[in-house]
Amino acid sequence: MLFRTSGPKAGWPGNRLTIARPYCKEGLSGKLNHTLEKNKGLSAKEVLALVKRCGEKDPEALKEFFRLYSNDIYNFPLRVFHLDEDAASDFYLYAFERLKTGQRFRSFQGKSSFRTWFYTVLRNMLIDWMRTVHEVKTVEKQKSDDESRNLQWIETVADPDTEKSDDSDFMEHFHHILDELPRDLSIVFKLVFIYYLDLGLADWDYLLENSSMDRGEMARRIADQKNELAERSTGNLSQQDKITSLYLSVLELKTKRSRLMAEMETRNVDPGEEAELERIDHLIEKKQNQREKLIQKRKKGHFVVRAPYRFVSEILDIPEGSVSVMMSRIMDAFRMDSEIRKAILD
DNA sequence: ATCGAATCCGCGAGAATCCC
DNA sequence: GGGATTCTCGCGGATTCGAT
Repeated sequence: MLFRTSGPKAGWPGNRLTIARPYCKEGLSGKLNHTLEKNKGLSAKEVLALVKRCGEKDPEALKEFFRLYSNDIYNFPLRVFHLDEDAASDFYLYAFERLKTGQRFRSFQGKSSFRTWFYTVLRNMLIDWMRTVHEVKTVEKQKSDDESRNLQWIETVADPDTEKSDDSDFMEHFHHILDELPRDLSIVFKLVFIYYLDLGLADWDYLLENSSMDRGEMARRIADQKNELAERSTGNLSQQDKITSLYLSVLELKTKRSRLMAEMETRNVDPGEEAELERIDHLIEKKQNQREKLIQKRKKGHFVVRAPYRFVSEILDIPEGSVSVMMSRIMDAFRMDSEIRKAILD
């Protein structure tokens, strides 16, 4: 333990954090949702303004931020990764030190919901913290042993896709390509990825002109679809949690293993200890395999939520096969673009 | 509780066919 | 001839069930 404090005490805000996401029933990863309460009385704009001021290191804003969210920071490792209260206290102080510099806040642009962003920041900070703690305890020793390659591997792929650096240039280029496509193709693409992309006024005009649905029915269908996709996205986030959680378990097991090895070096080996070592190795392998499977799934894009072609075909009154063909034409158009191709290959 | 095998079913890709 | 539509097939997710 790095520090000793004793959990969220009286005087800490009892409020829980939930920033409203219009069509998110369960909230982030379910588990987190239970700890979070709607908006804490702030609108999305007010949250954005507060975060912006925190990014400028405004002491009053930082004070207000911690007044609102310190309980959530403390609860995060408890509820999401089932760590104990000591760990939660240590993590809280670690997170506090890092957040108060204001730098982290600058990555929030208000494009995603605050919850999504905050959750990602907390998760990555938790990983950083775990690494720091574990490195101090064990890694130096472990890096010199036979398994160092394995450990380095798992460290480098902890969470490669989260909290990406600024990709706004790429997104701008991507939207440019999308806008240059014929309207029917760009609409199909936007409908398939309706969870991530917004329909513009011109898109709505096109849809209403080309569909037998009236505005109300279409809006309802799209909202329903978004609801469904939001649920899927929530499921994906818990898969994402699982990747992190498995990573943390492996670190924990490696710590345990090296401690046991060190003990065994100092005295006669108990046969029970040999068996324990074997059990730990087996667990580590199992968890790494599980994690690798999930990472492969993520790489294949299974964590991206797409609307089924049936939805698009119903909206546009065209056969599903046509949606499929149009999507492949769109993908070809994207593949033809050197900048996008480069991003895909990276 | 966890895992793996078997089965079912929905979905999308792409080939085949149709239509303008 | 080229785009639209239909059809088929394979993949992968979901579910069930038995073994451990």
